[in-house]
Amino acid sequence: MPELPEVESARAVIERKGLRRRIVDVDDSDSYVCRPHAPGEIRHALLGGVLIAAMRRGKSMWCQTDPSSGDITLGIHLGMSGKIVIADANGTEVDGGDYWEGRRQPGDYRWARFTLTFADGGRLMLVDPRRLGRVRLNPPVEQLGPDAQLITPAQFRAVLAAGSSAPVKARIMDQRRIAGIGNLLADEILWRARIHPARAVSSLTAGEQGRLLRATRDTIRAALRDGGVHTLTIIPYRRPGGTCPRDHAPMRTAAVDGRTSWWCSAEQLLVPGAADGQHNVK
DNA sequence: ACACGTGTTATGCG
DNA sequence: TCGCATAACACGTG
Repeated sequence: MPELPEVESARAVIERKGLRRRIVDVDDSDSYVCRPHAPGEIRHALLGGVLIAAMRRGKSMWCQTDPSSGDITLGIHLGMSGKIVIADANGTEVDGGDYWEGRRQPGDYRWARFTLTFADGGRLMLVDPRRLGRVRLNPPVEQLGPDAQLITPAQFRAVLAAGSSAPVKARIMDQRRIAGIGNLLADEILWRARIHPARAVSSLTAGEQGRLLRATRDTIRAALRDGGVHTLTIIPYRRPGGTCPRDHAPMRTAAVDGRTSWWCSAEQLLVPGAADGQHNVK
């Protein structure tokens, strides 16, 4: 489910199948997903218009509308379980992106929380069982940090600016500082960089910072190429009894930044040089 | 039955 | 005001 690679896939769905089509109906009646708008507000803003571009920064997407709609953007966030789906007039699912999504079958729209209907009867839907996704007008995307896929070395150094005792995992998941990294990407990035998730940002050496940037880039590139975060190397080993696919040491787990975290007990040490045995065995 | 969770945000504290 | 930790949000899944 959605981290940067999945959101990019969803953005591409909109770009392929959702642009330049006249919007003749809008279902924005789910007031939780469409908060803080009142039901009908988004509908009123979009009715009769068309989407002309689909943009993304981190895990946030937004669509530009034609100028006659008044420079409005339609923001979509997938939350924990959201997915963008395009159906044709018959209800057949035409495009839902190319990443793994669990058991939901194409054509199952039971959890459609927001729908645009186009003039030809086709539909663009946000399908989201848990309803933690969001749809809103003019989202404040400028509050996000640079996109994790495009971040420059100088920008990445700023993300790791000294003087913080925060865990490095919390820092790279802070969307205001760098946008797009979620729990699974973070675990894979830190595993590739051989850095313990709870290490304080201020304790990282220059060498570790360099490894972190490289791992961030390599991880995101691989996930985009291979079909989402579920294709990452360590995913099958994030389980009780899992062993590190590099050195076969036991994988360790604990909550870091309030999120379930997994790391290699031999290569990712909290205290340099010390064995990890006393820490965080769940 | 009940705990868990791949995301965000309000709230409280120093 | 800032950084950080925690709970809450909604609901399907194991």
